[in-house]
Amino acid sequence: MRPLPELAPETLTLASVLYALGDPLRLELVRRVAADPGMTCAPGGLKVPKSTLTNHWRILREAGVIRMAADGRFRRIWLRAEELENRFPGLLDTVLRLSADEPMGAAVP
Amino acid sequence: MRPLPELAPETLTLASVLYALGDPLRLELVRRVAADPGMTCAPGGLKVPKSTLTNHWRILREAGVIRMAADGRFRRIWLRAEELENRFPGLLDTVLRLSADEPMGAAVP
DNA sequence: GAGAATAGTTCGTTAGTCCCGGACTATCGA
DNA sequence: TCGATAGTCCGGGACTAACGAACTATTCTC
Repeated sequence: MRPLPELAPETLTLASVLYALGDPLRLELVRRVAADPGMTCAPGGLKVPKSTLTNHWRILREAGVIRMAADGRFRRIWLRAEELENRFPGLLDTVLRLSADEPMGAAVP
Repeated sequence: MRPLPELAPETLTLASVLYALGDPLRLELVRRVAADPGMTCAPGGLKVPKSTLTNHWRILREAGVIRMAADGRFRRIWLRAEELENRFPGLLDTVLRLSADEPMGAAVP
């Protein structure tokens, strides 16, 4: 399971993390990976083209929100929860808590 | 001082608020209006064209982050702190707290 | 092993968005 | 009334996002 390159926590900026989280689909992806660490790229029930998903995962990765590792044919995905907590204490928890009862979160097709 | 139209709190979405906050300049504007409620549109020390500022304030307004009111030649601006706190408890506080010690925040030209 | 199937990426096109200069509107002061 | 000031509107050029099609890499089946 070879890890893919990622940003050092010091280089993350608050604005880029907020930007990455500021999209309904990406918020849903983050919610899912929080609930299912190690999930693969293709979430069930989302009617979104693969190439679009790749792009959204890339934005989350480049903002430092998630980590990916190649595992055979798959990419496994995790939140970088600890590093985010160290760099931006309370942010991820707050967003996950709030997105949990966002009606839109579940309504993403 | 005639208030300008704004969104009802119920219609705000977490993603659009995060998106509005997910830009270094807008984050700086939010920081400033938090420190100086009732400020006008043109902040000192920012070398940004007026039309660009108008656009960023509009995005913050349409996301429900700020309120504007016409006051003669000026627009006065406030955070919608209470409404945001009711709708998204803890979010604004967390972002303001984190942006306070973001090196980038102060470095916006 | 050959060949099909699967997970994901890359590329190119199209559509939409952002930035910013310049023109415009509204208000205030002289 | 005239000029100055605060902010908005508009249009074009640069940039970005979405998505289908082609591609790569790995696994499964025979």
